[in-house]
Amino acid sequence: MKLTDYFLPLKKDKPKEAEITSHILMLRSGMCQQSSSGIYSWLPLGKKVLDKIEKITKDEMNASGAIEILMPTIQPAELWIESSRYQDYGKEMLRIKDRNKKELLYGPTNEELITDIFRNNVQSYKNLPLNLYHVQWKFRDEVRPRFGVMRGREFLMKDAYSFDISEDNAKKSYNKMFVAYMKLFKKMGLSPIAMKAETGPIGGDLSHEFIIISKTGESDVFFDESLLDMQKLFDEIDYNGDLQEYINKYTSFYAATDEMHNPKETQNISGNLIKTKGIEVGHIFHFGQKYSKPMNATITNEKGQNLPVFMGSYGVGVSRLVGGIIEANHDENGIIWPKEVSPFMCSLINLNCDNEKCLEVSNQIYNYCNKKMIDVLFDDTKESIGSKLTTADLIGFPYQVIIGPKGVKNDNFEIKTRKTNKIINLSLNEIFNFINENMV
RNA sequence: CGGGUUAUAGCGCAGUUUGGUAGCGCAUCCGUCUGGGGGACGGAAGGUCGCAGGUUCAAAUCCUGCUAACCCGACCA
Repeated sequence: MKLTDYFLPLKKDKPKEAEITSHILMLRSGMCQQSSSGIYSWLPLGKKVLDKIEKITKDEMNASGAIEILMPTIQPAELWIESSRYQDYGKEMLRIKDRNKKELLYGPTNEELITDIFRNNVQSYKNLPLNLYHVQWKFRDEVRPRFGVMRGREFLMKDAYSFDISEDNAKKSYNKMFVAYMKLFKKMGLSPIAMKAETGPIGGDLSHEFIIISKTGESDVFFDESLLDMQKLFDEIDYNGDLQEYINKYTSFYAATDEMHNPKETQNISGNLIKTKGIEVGHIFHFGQKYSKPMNATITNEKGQNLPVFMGSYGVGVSRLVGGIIEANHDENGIIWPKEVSPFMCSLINLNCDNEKCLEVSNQIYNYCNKKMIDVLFDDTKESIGSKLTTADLIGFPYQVIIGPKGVKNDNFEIKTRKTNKIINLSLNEIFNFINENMV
């Protein structure tokens, strides 16, 4: 993509509505634009990141055996009256009436709707286990939206719902999601830590929050430093194998959010106890028959008995992750995208558009990248050099290929790695090699 | 939902105390120069001063009401 053909509305100054880094950087780099409090339009750069996060999430969900569907944003009130959450949810729920005065709502979550789909279509244990998920916009009328897309009112979320014949089987479904979450967050270039979370009225230990570490996180978190080495535990795992032992191993290390923190339990941990701040990017929990009972979602077991199905739900904050990833990956000059979610793989910067040689070499590299299906943003504008380089740092793609008049004279060009800020000098041929080795 | 703050050009701001020609920087457009870290000079365009009332010869400025947005708390993926 040539920058002169693209839509990238950058901001030089800090927008006054933004306070935290990720919000400032998202607005400055033209990723999104606020429409109302906590509601955003996604501009091209932001949309690309959103799509990448969504794809990584879906791929891992599919790998775990979950099946994608799509439920609507608008839901009928009846289902929520059935589960008795229509009252319980309070003002956070955006309620709507259509022209026939029918009561509707903009869904803040989908337990009721999925339970309705399930009970209308599944009656036998033979169809279980089942895990259905979708990625859809949600709306929660937060009292105070803040932190840009990390705490918006409208947000994109992946939510999955599992159905099982028994508590034991439900735990297996839960374990699959636990593993899937560890893997998918890691694939986004993050270091997730699963932490015991509050389970609410159900009890038991079947609820975990997935936290990424960040100074600007909303809540205090405590964990055993050794957990950082445990990330690879799930890398080569077979979803059909016994996941319990892996999870037992992982959860034997201490990790808790502020609400769950108990200093007494940290006395004998193996590594150092880390106290820091975290951002919740995922949450999984088993809630058994909480919705299947009142909504009469029953299945017939082997013995011919009808019983309410055992359910769990599993959320990934897709739009929140865009902000979260930036919180975890930036410096004073801008964003530092992990390769996996970067909107483009590299910036190609032509420092002097009036220099024919520069243009020729830049075009060669541009065409090469396009042929190799490498997503490159070619800065072919007539901006000043400083402006171009500053912009490249701000939007923060993994690599910057810099073509200048000095370089064309000596066949000596530069590639800057954004993460390390290290610049290496390469001939044109070596540039092609570098691209092949690092960007394909 | 309590407490605080803000609203003036596309963006960031001054001007409001003490009423009297609508300002600055960046961005934009035209031109010339420049060319390795937001470059320089010259010119141009851009406004219902959040909205509605009121006071006054005269309101961005004073008064009343409303709205929107942000920050701190309590609450959430």
